[in-house]
Amino acid sequence: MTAPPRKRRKEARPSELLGAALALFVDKGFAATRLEDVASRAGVSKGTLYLYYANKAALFKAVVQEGIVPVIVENEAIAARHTGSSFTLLEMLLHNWWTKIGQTDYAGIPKLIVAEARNFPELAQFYYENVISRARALVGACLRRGMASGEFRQLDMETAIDVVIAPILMLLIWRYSFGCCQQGESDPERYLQIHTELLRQGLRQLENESQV
Amino acid sequence: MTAPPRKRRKEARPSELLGAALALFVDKGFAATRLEDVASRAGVSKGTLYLYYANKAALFKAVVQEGIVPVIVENEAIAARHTGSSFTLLEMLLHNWWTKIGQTDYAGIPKLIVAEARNFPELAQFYYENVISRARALVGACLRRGMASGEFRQLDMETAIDVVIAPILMLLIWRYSFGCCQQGESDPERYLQIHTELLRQGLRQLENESQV
DNA sequence: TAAGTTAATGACTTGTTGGTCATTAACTTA
DNA sequence: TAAGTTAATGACCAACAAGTCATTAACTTA
Repeated sequence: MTAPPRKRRKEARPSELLGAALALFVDKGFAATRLEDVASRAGVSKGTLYLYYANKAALFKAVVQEGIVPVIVENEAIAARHTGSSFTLLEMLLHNWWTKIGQTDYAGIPKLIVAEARNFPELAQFYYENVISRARALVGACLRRGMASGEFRQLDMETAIDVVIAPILMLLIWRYSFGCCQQGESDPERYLQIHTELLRQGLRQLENESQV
Repeated sequence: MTAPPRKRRKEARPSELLGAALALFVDKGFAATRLEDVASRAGVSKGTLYLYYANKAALFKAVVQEGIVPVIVENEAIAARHTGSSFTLLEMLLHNWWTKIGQTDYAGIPKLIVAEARNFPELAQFYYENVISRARALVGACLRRGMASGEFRQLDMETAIDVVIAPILMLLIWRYSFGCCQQGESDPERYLQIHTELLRQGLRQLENESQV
């Protein structure tokens, strides 16, 4: 038995470790993911992982920071430079989110964080500040814009944000919990299309409606 | 140091253990709940717990069996003897669910099961068969009844069931994850009222609508 | 009240995992 | 090629928790 050769690849380790961590976090959750498994999936030993990330929480934060926060930043840029219909902006934000998060392994993070928020308040806090609050602010700004221009009807802002976000969140949560056990695999694309269509109808300012 | 007196209370143990288990499961989740804590909260030692429940999974199943399944059974009875508007029936089912589950500690179980379904497929299976599938069948029967009588419009059944159930589920999931961290405590009663009102509008068969 | 039954205990075993660190070896440079 | 640097390793430690079982003591019955 001769030990396999060690390769020194300082540059490549972080992204390989983050990729392995994402896959396992999404599959098993935060608490149930073993760092030794993350390391071996990335082709290194456990000790090496600790060379790059101080502890499990730091590893998770790095996954979010590298994978999800950039999409928020992109969306903030899209919103900042957008001119035209507010509903179109909403569609663009949703589309970008779906492409970069919903169609990748990152789609499993929302369920993870909802599942473990209570047991790891530090991570919940981090995610809330860096993802949730910024996403809500983004949707809120879009809705406020549409309400100001008369494109959308006047609604309680927090409730309206919930109405926009909740179905998407629920879709991801379900997919990563009972999704596999359930036989009737509903098409997420179609679900989203229906959701968008409902929003188009529901948000629109009707001609005969009084402005509150 | 004299040991506290042992009391022999065979009859009272199960319900006390289930109460303690519910409180801790809802607070910490399934995996993170320690059986020693359940026992001590119920005022007994860990060994005693194992006298009444074979293992952690059996304890959880008993919590669901004793606390949630009876509400499903009640609702099945309500539906069976109901005459009159299908929407009223839907309201009655929702109201009973809210009173017996939503306003009690059992409200935390849906989040727990969604959070841990993948790591404990045996529990997920149990919950799916005994709660989810029966609840969906109940809502489905109610909707089918309303569609048959012309009270509700014709909708894809699985989607319609989702539309009815998802917002309630989301409300409970959020309350038991980020609920505490979030400042703006939205009133769940008002949320449910809005939900019900949306359903009343959304499900209604309009006069000029074509029957598919 | 003595013997029998069984509810209750808690120390113990077993297995797991986050995190550490002394050692090794790949690579660099003089 | 010899000495120095540092990426990488994996044995190890400490903490924790599920589940077991020999022992204890509360209660019952003859």
